[in-house]
Amino acid sequence: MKLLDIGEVSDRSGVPPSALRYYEDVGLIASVGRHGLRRQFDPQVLAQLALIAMGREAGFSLREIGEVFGRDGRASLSRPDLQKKADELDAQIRKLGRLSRLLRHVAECPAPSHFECPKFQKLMRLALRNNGRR
Amino acid sequence: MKLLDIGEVSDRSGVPPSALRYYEDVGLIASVGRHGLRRQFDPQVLAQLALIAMGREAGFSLREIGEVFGRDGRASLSRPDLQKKADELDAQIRKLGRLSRLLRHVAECPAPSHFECPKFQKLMRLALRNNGRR
DNA sequence: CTACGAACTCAAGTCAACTTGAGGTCAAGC
DNA sequence: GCTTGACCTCAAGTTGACTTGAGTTCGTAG
Repeated sequence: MKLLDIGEVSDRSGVPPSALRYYEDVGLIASVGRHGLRRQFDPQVLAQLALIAMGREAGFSLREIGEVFGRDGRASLSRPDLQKKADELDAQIRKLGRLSRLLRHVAECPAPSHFECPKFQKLMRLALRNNGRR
Repeated sequence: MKLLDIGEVSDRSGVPPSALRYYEDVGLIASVGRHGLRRQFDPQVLAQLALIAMGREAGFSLREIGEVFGRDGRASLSRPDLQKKADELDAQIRKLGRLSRLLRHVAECPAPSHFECPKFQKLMRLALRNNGRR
């Protein structure tokens, strides 16, 4: 199985080498060894990086991502904890949906100040009422 | 109309005074004047803060939030730009949905390493394929 | 065998979004 | 009229996630 050096991982994943070294430092990914000085990566790291990218886009910190997918891509959380993470995501999704509806309303509402528009106020109350933690 | 000083705004919004001053510095909110040294805020600032909180939760930077809702709560973006923001949010929502499905699968899949599970791979490909920018 | 280029390490810098701390001001209650 | 507590300013510190730069080391092509 062919190994990749950092430049190739970077090219294929779009993640700069400096960030890859950083991810290794904090234990998110691992190289399988060295060729001289050079880190050698298993191609599977590309899938891990894709997961990491997804997690980042979802707003998780590197620490949280590391908790969910250990550095080998094996989930380190218990099933209930994973369900909980998914539930959190779903809550976040609903929140974004409310914000999206708010924006779309603002885009088409003719009121000069939205704070005076009853529909805006309703959407705001709705958005506020349902905001738990995260 | 009664004005609020910073402590009261903080208490009602949950945003610490230091952050409120910071928001004022960067032009996200404005006080209507001073009572002695003390900033006086219009109660409307609470609604603005709620909007700001929503934006933050949705992953927008303060700069982006400021672009969408000017410091008076009046949208400063054009309608098409607002639509575009909403479209971005919807894309983000779909992305989170894919990640949520991935997590729920991991939670119930018995495979030792998920990289070997075909359903996992399918969900990954799906998630990857549809990731644009943001 | 030597030169090149791609990697390496390690310390320091950067950016956003705040927080903390020191030292100062002021209005209201006693 | 004095104390107190809430606020003020300004500079510096903090955290996460990297980036940048200086100086170093290899493996490979010529």
